[in-house]
Amino acid sequence: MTGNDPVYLRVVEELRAQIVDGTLPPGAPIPSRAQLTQRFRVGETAARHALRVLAAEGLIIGKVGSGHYVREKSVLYPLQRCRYIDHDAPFAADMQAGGHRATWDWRSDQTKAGRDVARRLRLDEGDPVIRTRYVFRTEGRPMQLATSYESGDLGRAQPFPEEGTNGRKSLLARMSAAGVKITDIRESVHTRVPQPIESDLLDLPTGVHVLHVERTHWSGERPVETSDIVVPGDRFRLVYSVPMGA
Amino acid sequence: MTGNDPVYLRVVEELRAQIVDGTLPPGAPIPSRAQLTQRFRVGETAARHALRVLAAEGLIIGKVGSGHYVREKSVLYPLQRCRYIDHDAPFAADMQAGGHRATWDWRSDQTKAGRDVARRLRLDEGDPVIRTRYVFRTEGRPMQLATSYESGDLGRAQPFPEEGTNGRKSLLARMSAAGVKITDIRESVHTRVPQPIESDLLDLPTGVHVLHVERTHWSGERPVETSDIVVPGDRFRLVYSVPMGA
DNA sequence: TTGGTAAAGTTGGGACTCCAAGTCTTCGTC
DNA sequence: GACGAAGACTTGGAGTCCCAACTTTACCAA
Repeated sequence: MTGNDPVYLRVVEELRAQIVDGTLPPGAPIPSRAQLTQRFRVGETAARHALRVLAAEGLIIGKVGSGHYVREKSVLYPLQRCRYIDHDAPFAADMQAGGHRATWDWRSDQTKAGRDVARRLRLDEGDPVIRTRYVFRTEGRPMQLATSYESGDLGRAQPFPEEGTNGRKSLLARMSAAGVKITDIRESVHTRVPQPIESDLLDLPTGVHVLHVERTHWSGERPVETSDIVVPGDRFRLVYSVPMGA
Repeated sequence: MTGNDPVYLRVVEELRAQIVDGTLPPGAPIPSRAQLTQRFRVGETAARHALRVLAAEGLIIGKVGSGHYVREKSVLYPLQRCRYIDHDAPFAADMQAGGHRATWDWRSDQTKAGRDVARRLRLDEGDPVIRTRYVFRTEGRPMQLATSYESGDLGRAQPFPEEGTNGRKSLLARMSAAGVKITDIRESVHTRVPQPIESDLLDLPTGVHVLHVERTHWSGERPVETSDIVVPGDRFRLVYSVPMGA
């Protein structure tokens, strides 16, 4: 059982163990391809494959011309760099960067609802919707992509107004101005491989997945806005906090 | 810019486009290595690498001896196969499989709090905690791993009792029996590469990440239970739904 | 028609090799 | 001492071959 599994796994497992237990601390150089072939008595293919697997796992990072290095912990787990929820007002605050400079960019346009958006907003395919695409940056680095859809009949024409830095507050303001009261927010979270555009915009290294949040604001039985929020899976934690009201 | 990027990317991009636009529908066979080398005039390495990338992205699946096939949509997005939250009682119900047979297995023991658990339960490292490890299965397939920690001083000795199939209900029962009222639940969600044990227990194909949920039950200002919940990232959606109480 | 076998095709692991582009270090020159 | 070029080393892309294990298909015999 242990004797006949692939040889590259032996290399992966030994290196991984050393990284996890701290023998190889963050920043430490990993033996090069040439060194691995000697040390483990394997071919270059196996050594190379082992390094690729560890890189895909996010444990090491390869610098061409220099070598592979153990990834810094801070990159792996920058805990709560961005809180998703505010304790006092659950689900009320949008993403806020924890103490870092943050900027939003967005662009609104009108388009037709696709199948997915139509389902989520209870519209028919092809109905007009207002689409707003956001890019959220902290320290200049893109950190979050969001695309928001509102059904086109909700009486709102002006481009994004007041409260420029907070998409949600301005949404709530517009909604209440239109007489719509948000009663309920539903989110669905899953993880997947980034699409090429996303890994481009978010500047993702290979092997990093994204968290995809589908958030829908409801007014009674009617969905009024839905958005797709995409963040790098290794740099973010979504934090939910909900009081258990009796 | 487009002329000198890796040739394997050409293969990846063409196949990915055909999969996304439906030219290659779910279940359709992907050209084999040999065919790809001919069609794209590339070496075996490039063809093989392209297939590996697409497999890692979850778009295709390789069957040894047979070929690569476009993955079924249902496998990619089995939407709400498992709801995480019940609409009537937000954060009250634990995972419920949507109409599928589901079983829990668990084992409790007493251990010492590690650094992470100590921080989350506001204990000191080394303090006694009760650890319960769960494996959740639907249709026989393991679908969720959970490890729950309660501080050891919460007056509970008997092995798991009543309400066997629902870890959370039994927790609440025990808690209320001990006079502890849960006021608040906080969760933190991120995604990462599965640890070897996890990919083993959850039977994960390579390239699939996991969603890691850290859930803590609070009683006022005091955390009383914390758990790590690990689910396959490609088969699950966590669904949160919270009414916006005035 | 059915059963079984053989051949052809496919994946996944592995070994070598070559090369371009980048980094690091060393050493000699100014 | 400062500077710069050369050489050694490293990664990542790419090609070729080989092999074991497995699936699919085709064909032949009962």
